[in-house]
Amino acid sequence: MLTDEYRYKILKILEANPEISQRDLAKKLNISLGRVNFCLKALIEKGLLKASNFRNSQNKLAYMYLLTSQGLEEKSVITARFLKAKLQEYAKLQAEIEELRQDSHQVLNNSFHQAEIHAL
Amino acid sequence: MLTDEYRYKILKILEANPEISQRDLAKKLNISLGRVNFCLKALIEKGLLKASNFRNSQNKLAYMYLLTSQGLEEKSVITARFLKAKLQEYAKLQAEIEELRQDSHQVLNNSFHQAEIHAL
DNA sequence: TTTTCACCGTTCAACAATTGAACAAAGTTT
DNA sequence: AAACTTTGTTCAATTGTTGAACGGTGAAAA
Repeated sequence: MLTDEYRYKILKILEANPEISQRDLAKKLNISLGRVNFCLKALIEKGLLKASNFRNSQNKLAYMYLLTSQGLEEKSVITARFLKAKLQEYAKLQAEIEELRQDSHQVLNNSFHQAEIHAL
Repeated sequence: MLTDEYRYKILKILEANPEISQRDLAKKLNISLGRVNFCLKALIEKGLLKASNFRNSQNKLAYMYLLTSQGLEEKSVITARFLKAKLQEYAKLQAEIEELRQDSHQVLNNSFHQAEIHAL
């Protein structure tokens, strides 16, 4: 599955470092090689990336994943959309944490209550 | 899979409302019936919950999922652990959002830059 | 009484997502 | 020439999840 999270992360990494291998990309993203391969193909398919050959420092043939102009445009759209989602997540998390805080206080109060009862 | 998230949520809901059905619990948690069933069995297996029969308002036989004393103890442990994880998530999200903000600014700067070039 | 209906927990075949070992290709090293 | 390294690709296997279907049980309707 190719989510905005990986669209964003992959385009960002490749923009800064187009000659990264799929294996290193997988490590950086903490996902499997197979999934990286799937995501890259999808991004190429959609015209956001282009794979081209180049000679690396050891004069070895390797791929280079370059953002197309459409890729650059889309990256900003995806980034904005992803940021919006993250902000919503953030607000939700704030509420959840507040709720959890109240729950753990309640637990403490319960313990206290039981201690009181126990003391009778 | 039974994660802390669902351990916490299920124990919390059942403590307040032990006579809820697995279907309603599934709706409340936005997960499937099968998964709820799996989670409940796991919690019962671990001794945190106990299923007992009771007669509901329509005098119909139904289950009641009660927290055992071990379940009450564990709930506070799980809540604390889950809260801690949420706080970490929160901090990470803050950093991510900051990074995203910078990225989208960079994009704006790039657009501006290109606009400048275009104007030449 | 018998039938129908509604709701319960349980099961499990089917689906979806992900993994990573295995492979072929290409260049380098021994 | 053979062995080794690093690349992208493939796909069988694993994992996680779903929800339709089933049998059980009591209430309501026929």
